[in-house]
Amino acid sequence: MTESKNTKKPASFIEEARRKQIVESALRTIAEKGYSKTSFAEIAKELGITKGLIAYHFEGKQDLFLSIIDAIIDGQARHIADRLEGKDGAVDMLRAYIEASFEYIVENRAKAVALVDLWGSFTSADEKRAFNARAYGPCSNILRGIFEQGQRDGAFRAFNPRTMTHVLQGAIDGVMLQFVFNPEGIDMDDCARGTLELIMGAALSK
Amino acid sequence: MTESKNTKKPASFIEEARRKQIVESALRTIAEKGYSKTSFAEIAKELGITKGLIAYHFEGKQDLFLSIIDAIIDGQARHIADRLEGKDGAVDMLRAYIEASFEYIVENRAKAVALVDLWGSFTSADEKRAFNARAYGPCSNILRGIFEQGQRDGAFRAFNPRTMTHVLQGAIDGVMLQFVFNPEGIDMDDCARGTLELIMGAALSK
Amino acid sequence: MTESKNTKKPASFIEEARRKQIVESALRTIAEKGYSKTSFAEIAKELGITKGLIAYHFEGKQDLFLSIIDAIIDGQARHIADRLEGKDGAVDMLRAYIEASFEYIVENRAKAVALVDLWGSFTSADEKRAFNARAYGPCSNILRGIFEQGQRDGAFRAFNPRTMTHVLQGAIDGVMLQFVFNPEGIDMDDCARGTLELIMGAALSK
Amino acid sequence: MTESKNTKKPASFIEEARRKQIVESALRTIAEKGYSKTSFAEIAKELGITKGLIAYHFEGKQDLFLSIIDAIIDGQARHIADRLEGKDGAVDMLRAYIEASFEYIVENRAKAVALVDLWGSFTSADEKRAFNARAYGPCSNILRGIFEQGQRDGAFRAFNPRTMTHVLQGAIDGVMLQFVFNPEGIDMDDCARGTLELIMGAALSK
DNA sequence: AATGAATGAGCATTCATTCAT
DNA sequence: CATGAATGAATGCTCATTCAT
Repeated sequence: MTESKNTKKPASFIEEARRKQIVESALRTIAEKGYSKTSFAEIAKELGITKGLIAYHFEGKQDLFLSIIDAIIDGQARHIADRLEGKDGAVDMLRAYIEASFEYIVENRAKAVALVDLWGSFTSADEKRAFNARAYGPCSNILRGIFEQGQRDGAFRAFNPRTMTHVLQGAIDGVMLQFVFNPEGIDMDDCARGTLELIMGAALSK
Repeated sequence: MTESKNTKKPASFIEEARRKQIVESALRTIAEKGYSKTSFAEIAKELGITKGLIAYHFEGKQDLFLSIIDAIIDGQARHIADRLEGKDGAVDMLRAYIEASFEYIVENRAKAVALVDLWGSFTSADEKRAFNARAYGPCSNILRGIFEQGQRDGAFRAFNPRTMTHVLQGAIDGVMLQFVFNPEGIDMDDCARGTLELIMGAALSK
Repeated sequence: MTESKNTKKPASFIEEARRKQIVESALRTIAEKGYSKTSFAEIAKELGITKGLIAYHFEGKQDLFLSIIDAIIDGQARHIADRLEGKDGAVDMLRAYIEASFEYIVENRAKAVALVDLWGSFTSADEKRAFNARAYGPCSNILRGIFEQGQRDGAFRAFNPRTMTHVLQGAIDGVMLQFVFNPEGIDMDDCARGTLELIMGAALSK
Repeated sequence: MTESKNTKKPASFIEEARRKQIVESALRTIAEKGYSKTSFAEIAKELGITKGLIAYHFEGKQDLFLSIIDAIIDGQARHIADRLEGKDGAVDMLRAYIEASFEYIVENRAKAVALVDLWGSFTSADEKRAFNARAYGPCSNILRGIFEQGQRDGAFRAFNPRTMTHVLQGAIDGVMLQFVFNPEGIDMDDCARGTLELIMGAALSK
C-alpha cells in the first residue's frame, strides 16, 4: 500500500537521478539537524531546488522517508555481502559478518544516526512491522543462514539459530545505538572484538 | 527521586499527582500514536483537560519528555535493583540483571515503545549526550559494577568490563528493539536465556 | 466606564499599599522588558506574589495600566508644581516649567520609557482621547495659565497661548521621545537650554 | 529603495505587490485597532488571505513591522524631499521642511497613528536604538543640513545645529503626538505656523 | 521537469482571568 | 487577603501539500 518505488511510471533517467539526489540530501540533513527539523524546505534549500520539486518526485513525506531507509539498509546489506564474498567456512563468514557490520556503522555514522532518528516515524503496529521486515530482513537472513550452515558443517554446536540471530543482531544494533548517542564514549573496535569472542565462545563446537 | 527540575517550591501533592498523570498519559499516547503525533492537544484530549494545564505543570515540551524518560529509566532501574536485592554472588547478580531487564521490557512494552520513539527526538550532539547519560547511566553502572566485583571475586575471568558492559547492554537493547517492532516475531524468554548463556560462557572462569 | 479608583470599596490601608506596590513593580517591569513582555505573571514574580493577587486588586489589565499612567503623570505634575512654588513672574515660571519638565524626564527615564510603551495600548478613538486628557491635561493647563498670565502682565507679547502650549509641550515631549530611544545620542541640558531660548525669543515682549 | 532584507532573489513582481498589500493592510489595522490587536490573523482576515501567506512573504512579525515603519518613514522623507526640490535658500528650505512635515502628518494621520503605536513595540535598548536610527535618521539629516547651510550662508545666526535639530524635530513629533491622540483638539495649521515663527525668531540673523 | 504562490491544519506557548479553598 | 490550579482563547509560526504557470 505504501510502496514507494517500482510504481506505474517508467522512471526516467533524470527522475531516478533526482530521487537519489534528494534521498541523499535528506539523509544528510536528518543526521545533522534531526528528523523533526528536516522539512521539505530544509532539504530543498540544501539542494538549491524548491519544495515543490520534492513533492513532485515523491508521493509524500512517508515515501521519501521509506526511500531513505531503503538506501541505508541496502547499503549495509551490500557492504556485508561484499565482505562475505569468497568466504566459505561458517566461522570465517560469521567473523566477516560481525566485522563488516561494525565497519559499516563506524564508516557511516551519519546513516546510523538517521536510522535511529527515522524509526520513530513509524507509528502504527503495521508500519512498525513493515519497517522491521525492511530493516532486519536482509541482514538477518544472511546471519541465520551462516548459523545454519555452521551447524550442518559441524563447526557450530547445537543452539536455536533463530534466537542466536536475534541476540547477535541485537548486540550489534544496541552497540550502534550507543555509538550514535556518544561516539567518543565507546571504542567500537573493542566492542567488535568483544562481540566476536562472545559469539565464538558460545557457538563453536568444543 | 523523580525530581526533574530544581524548583524551589516543595511541589504540592496535587501538583505532583498531575505531573504524574500527564506523564503517564503522554507515555501511553507516544506508545500508541508515536512521538511525532503526540502533541499537548492530544495528551490533553486523552486526559480531558486543556493543553494550557500541561503548559502550566511543565516548563515546555522538553521538560515533559525528559520527565517521561526519567519515569521509564527510573522504573527500569528500580525494577532491576529490586531483583538484585539479596543477591551477593556476581554470577547470581548477573543472571538476575539479565532476567530483570527482559522481564521489565516484556511487562512494560508500552514504555519500551515510547523509549524507542523518544530516542530519535534528541537531535543535537549535546542533547544526544545528555540523553545517553540519563538513559544508560543508571543501569550501565550497575552492570559494570557486577563485572568488576566478579573479577575481584575470581568468579569471572579477565576481560574489559567496560566493553563487556557495552556489548551486553547493547544486546538487551537491541533485542528490545526487535520486540518493539515486531513482538510476535520474537520469543523474549528464549532470547533472555540465549543472552544469559552467551555471557556466562564468555565471562565465567574456567 | 473604565474608572479605576474611587469605586465602591472603601479601600483599606493594606489594599492601597498593595495597589501602589504592584503599580511600581509593573512600571519597573515595563521600563525594563517592554509592555508586550510585561504580564501579570512577570510582575507577580518580581514582587514574590501570585498572579491571582494582582487580578484581585485590579479590575483587569486596563485598570492596572491606567493606574500606572496616573502614577507617572501625577508624579510629573507634582514635580512641576513644586518647582513653580514661590515663583510669581510669568517669565520665571516659564523658565521653571521647562527646567522642571526636563529634570523630571532625565531623573525618571524609566517612567518616560514606560509611558511611551504604554500609550500604544490605547487603541480606540475614545481611549486615545481619554488618555490624552489624562496625560496632557494637568501640565498643559499649568502651561497655558503661565502664557495667559504673562500676556496679561505685559511680559509676553501677543500670540495664541493655546497654540504656543501645543508647540512647547510638543517640543518637550518630542525631545523626551528621542531621549527614550537613544539616551546617549542626545544632550538633555543643551536641549533644555535650547528650548528655553527658543521660547523666550518668541514669547518675550520686545 | 524600499528593500528591507538582503534577499538574494530579485523579488518577483507578484512578491513585491503582495508585500506592499500586506504592509498597507497591516498599517491600516494598526491605526484602527492598535498594535497589540494587530495579529497575522487579523491582517489576513482583512485581506481575505490566510495567515500562512503572510508568514510566507515575511520572515516574521519583526520583519513585517519594520517594513511598515520603512513605508511610513520613506513616505515622509520622500514627501519632504519633494517639497524641498527647487528651494536653495536655507530659509526657504526650513519653511518648506516644517510645512511639508505638518502636511504629511495631517494628510496621513493613519500613518502617524500607526507610527505612535509602533514606537512602543521596540523593547530592548538595542531595538530602540535601531528604530531610532531608522526613524529619525532620514529626516534629521536633512534638517541638520539645512541649519548648517544657513549658518555657512550667513542666513542663520550661531547656534548648535545638532541641538536645534533635536528641538525642532521634537516639536514636530510632539505636536503630531497630540494630533494622534485628539485630532479635534488641535489646529495643525496654527501649530505649523507657530512652530515656524518660533524657529525663525530664534534662527534668523538679526 | 520545475517553480513558487497559496493553503489550511497543526504546533507549542502565553496570558488575563476565574474560582474554590 | 491570598493562593494556585485551571481555563480557553489567541499568538506567531511551521509545514506538507496543491496547483497554475
